[in-house]
Amino acid sequence: MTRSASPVAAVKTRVDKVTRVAAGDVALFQQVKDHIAGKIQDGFWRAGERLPTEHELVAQFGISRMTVNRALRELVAQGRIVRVAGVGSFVAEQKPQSTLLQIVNLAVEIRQRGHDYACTMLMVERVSATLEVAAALAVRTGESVFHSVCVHLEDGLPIQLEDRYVNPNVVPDFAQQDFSQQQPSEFLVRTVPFDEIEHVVDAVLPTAEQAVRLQMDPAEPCLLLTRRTWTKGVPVTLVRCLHPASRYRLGSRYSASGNPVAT
Amino acid sequence: MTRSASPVAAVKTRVDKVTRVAAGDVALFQQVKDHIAGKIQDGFWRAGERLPTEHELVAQFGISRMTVNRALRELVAQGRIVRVAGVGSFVAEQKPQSTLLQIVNLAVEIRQRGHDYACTMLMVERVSATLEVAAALAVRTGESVFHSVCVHLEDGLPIQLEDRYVNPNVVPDFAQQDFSQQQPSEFLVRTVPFDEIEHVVDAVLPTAEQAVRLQMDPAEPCLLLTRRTWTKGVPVTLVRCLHPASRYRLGSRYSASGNPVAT
DNA sequence: AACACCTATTTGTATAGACAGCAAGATGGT
DNA sequence: ACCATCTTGCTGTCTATACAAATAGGTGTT
Repeated sequence: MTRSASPVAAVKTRVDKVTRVAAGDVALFQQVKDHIAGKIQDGFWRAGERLPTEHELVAQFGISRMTVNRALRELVAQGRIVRVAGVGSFVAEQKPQSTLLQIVNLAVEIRQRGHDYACTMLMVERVSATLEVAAALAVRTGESVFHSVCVHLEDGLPIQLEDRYVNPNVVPDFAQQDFSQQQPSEFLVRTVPFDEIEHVVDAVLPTAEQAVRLQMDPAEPCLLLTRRTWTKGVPVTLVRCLHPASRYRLGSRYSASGNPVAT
Repeated sequence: MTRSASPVAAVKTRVDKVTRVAAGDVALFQQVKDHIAGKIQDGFWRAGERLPTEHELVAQFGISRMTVNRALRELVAQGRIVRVAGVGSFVAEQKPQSTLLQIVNLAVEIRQRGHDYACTMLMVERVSATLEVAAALAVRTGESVFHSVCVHLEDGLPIQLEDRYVNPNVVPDFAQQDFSQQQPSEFLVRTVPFDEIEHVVDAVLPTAEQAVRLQMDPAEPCLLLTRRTWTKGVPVTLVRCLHPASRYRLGSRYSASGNPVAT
């Protein structure tokens, strides 16, 4: 919660017509959007929590209801809030799960298939950042960062080797978590919801060590999914997910007349 | 152009208030959206072509400008039209490139990198559909379908082996095209713009034949991107794109506060 | 011919007011 | 207790109107 001033400071003269006084010349509805999105991103309003009603926002900002309505409607379109007629507006559960992959939460996906899910943590440690990691997390080379490795299993068979680096400046208590109850990714999404995400998909052969950990033939190819996330422009985490291709594939489906469709 | 009746038939009583007469109880702005999106999808309005102005739509449908404006604004958000203040509204160039991959057009991507692009057609033929192809294209097994194979080269080096099947019921003149001027995917996007797309990404090892055509080490893994597209629910094409992993990777970037960002 | 100015058209934003529809709680009768 | 009904609060949609800003084309002056 850095800036908390009203998004619509000195925006109207309120006597002689409307004459929006340049506030950097950003549209009113956009200012309202930014204000609300900011408070959600800050954690000022948590997932599921109730937002002010349109009427309250109208009173608070001194603008018309249609303008507030448009701001809220576009936040719905972005998936950041949920509205229920006759009830109110609420912060959406964290779901900016990337546009591409509706995965992110392996556990849920596997259980939806009716299979058994388990996760084995192999290590949680602090290491000094290599050049590559430092670049990805925007820290100095050699600075200490968190590093975790775990294996995700579907019906006892490994389907993902997760190798993760976390920016300690953003998530200082990463290592103190109890990862027997909650996976690293779940913890991170809950703690620092990201607002930007990047995926890169590669095909690779596993190293001997990786093949052992994934209980797979080292000659068999793997999908390597590298993901980076940011919150407010600051890198949060760099994670490399290695999947045996015979046990996993990525998919996405898109329909122009609406929203992405689950497959 | 099947249905062409006004989307707002008998929608107002126009004397006693507004009282929208149930038109299946679909919101007015939604009916306008559907109407316009339908004409674009039909090909009634082509890419780049100019749409009626808000004023004309207001007159045509007998509804208020704000309602028309909302419909058009949401079509912009969906990427189906482009609007320029002071000029007009235009059908967007085909770009529903999937939510995931902003690729689809390899040629453009390669040239943007400042590299040389080329495409070698290896075959265009009619074959009888195997079980898998028939299922994907929703035709009977054994029915004749189009099949094309080509290699895409970046600076002379193969980076994609494209193996494509096309539904002849949707694109009967596929084989008559001059693919020296225009790639199959370009032709298809121009001819039958799809409204639904599915991607599946796999990691595989190439067959000996594929390795030869891609001029690569057969022990090196490949990304296999399988894409299916539909128009109005009818399958258009099934295409398998095989990429040497050392020369190609998939990427996507997403920002919550706006639109997907090119990388 | 070059330039500055004006004007039409078109989109973008904002407002006030209205009504419908939904949901939940309060009220009242049996 | 139980049920139906009324009331209230909230979101969803639509309208009529207004002004701003961008653009393209025309006009007139130099």
